[in-house]
Amino acid sequence: MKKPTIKDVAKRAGVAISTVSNVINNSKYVSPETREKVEAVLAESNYSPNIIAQSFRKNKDNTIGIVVPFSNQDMANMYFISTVFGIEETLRAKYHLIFSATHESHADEISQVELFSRKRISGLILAPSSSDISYLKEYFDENFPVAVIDRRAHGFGADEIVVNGDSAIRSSIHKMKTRGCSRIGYISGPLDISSAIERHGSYEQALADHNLKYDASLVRTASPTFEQGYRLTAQLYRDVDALFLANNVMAMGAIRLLNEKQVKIPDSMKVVVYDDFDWVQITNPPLTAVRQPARKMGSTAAQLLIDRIAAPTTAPMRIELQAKLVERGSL
Amino acid sequence: MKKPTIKDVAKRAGVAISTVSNVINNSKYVSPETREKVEAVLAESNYSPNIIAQSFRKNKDNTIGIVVPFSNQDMANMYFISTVFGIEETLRAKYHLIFSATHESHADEISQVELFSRKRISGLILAPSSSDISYLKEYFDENFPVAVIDRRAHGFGADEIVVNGDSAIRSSIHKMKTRGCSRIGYISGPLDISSAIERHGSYEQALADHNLKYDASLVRTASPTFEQGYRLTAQLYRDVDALFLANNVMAMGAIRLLNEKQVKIPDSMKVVVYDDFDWVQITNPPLTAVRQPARKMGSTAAQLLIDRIAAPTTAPMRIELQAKLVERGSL
DNA sequence: TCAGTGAAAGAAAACGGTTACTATAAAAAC
DNA sequence: GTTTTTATAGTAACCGTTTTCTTTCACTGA
Repeated sequence: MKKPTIKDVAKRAGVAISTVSNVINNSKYVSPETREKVEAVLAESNYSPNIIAQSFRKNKDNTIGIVVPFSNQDMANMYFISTVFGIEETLRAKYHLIFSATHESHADEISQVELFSRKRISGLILAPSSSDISYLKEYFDENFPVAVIDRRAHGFGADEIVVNGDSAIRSSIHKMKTRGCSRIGYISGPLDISSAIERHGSYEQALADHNLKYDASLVRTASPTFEQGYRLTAQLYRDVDALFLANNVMAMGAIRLLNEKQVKIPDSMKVVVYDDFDWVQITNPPLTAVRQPARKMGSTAAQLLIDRIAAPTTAPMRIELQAKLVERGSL
Repeated sequence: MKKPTIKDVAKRAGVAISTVSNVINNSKYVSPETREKVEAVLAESNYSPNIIAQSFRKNKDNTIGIVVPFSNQDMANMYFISTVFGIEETLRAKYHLIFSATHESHADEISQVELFSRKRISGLILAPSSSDISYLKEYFDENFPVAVIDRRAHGFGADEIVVNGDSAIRSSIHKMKTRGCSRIGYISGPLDISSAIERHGSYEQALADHNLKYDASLVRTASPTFEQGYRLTAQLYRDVDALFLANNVMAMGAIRLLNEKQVKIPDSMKVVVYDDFDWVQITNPPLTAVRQPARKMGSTAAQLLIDRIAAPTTAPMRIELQAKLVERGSL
């Protein structure tokens, strides 16, 4: 049951190849009779065009490449999954998507990007592992449409869509202070990507705003896993009266530890966690959380990319979405 | 900065196109001097082959299509995410992956498959939304390599990789009975896919084995969301002394309700939850859970597919992986 | 009547690789 | 010394589309 080609159709309809093409694409005027004849054959032969050949001819498959980090350890990168849904939702009608997970490795990222460039993708959505994305120049020319999500980037003209958590973080620190906390711990993944750095910056600034001095010993970072969250919390919980958990997976480990040590939330410990996923509601009490509009970020990035593909030389723009504090019982 | 083609390289090296191709692919013997000349040009022009042209010529891009269901509501389909990681891990070196999420909709699934077939993928990994996959015949010919994961399927010759939870489920029911439970509730998503049906079957059988009669009023199903889990548990919790939560997302809703009603686990309620994700450890006590080897399922499916691509006419096989009960404090 | 016009459809080139075939010269066999 | 092999590299066909260029033929207007 080999797939019929446009040539087969042409032969069976007794017309030229180009005529069939014109019928399919409405690209030229074809007389009604001819059109009808061709369409009849088209229908009964259930022809479908060979996408590869089309892409080849046009020298672009209309595919958007998506590169996002997933650490295969922690399994809880719901944030980017939501983002990808947002992208998919917006793009699926017009483009094919090809999706690739880097494991927060720069080398991975580059090799994926290289592959994509060989595939002649039409656009790229990228959550870069490093803020310098000038390496893209090697694979794409200047006006190639790129949208960067979640992180800031420089070195290549790309739209940027980030989530700004500043006011949500300030607001939670403010409330902790108001409710009597003075030693506010901070647990985070590595401070090497812009979003993590900015969060930490907001925390530091918020402390200053409330005349709390920044104590480096209350700030702990490690790789973003359940176990590390557990471990860092074990180190910290006796010394603090509040915890800001900047990474969701680590937050689970932290909660586990607090449960084990029977630390009462919020009485002996106020807790705020970054990312408002389902699981934060199953603790007792449910956790106050910073909700990031991940899906929105995805759909925005997708839309920006569509615009950019239509007009590749427009100046890159930066969009900041606002995270928001969802209050529950833990603060 | 237009990408150089093999022709440009040939011209600059002063050799024939085919010679360049032979150098690149080692497909024929090329004299050392010529090879060196070509390789020099190759290096300085940073040529990279046009994958589309390659695919076109060979009439297959070596891409594997992956179709898995994700309900964009619940955001907790970690199970399939793990699976996809398993697949990626195994396949990434040899194939490109193109990944597509159906939202448990049959129509979605068909349209994705159709698209994949037009792309001339080399193989397909599919978690079908219905057990009848004979519709694949319309898009692929008989020996096209397909691997079905998580669910049983018929109507097309495909390898099947499923996780068998039977013994884990029986074992948990057994323990519930042993520990004095007699009214064991069951909460599940819709009973319309084979894996859900089988789980429920195991539950029913296990009850019979322990001389507990099956009470339909203790079995509730609804769409697999946090809210539905919450709602069904609210209906049920007064009537039962144990709960088997067959769907992870619903389980979160259930736990939330039990927390709110201050039902003590395990004293007044034994709980077992399907799928052993990080979050089950943050309740107090942590939950006993059925762990499914999702990643393993993915890598197995990938390996089976590789084998099948190498030998497309071998009889389809079925592999059953065993789920296992991980005991924590909730039972 | 005949060049000029325009509609319709056919013919052919092009995209960038791969590969079967052919050509050439040197080496080997007789 | 002629024929046959072998090593190497070049030529050209081919994959399925899209698109440009031609051709054909009927019709218009002088």
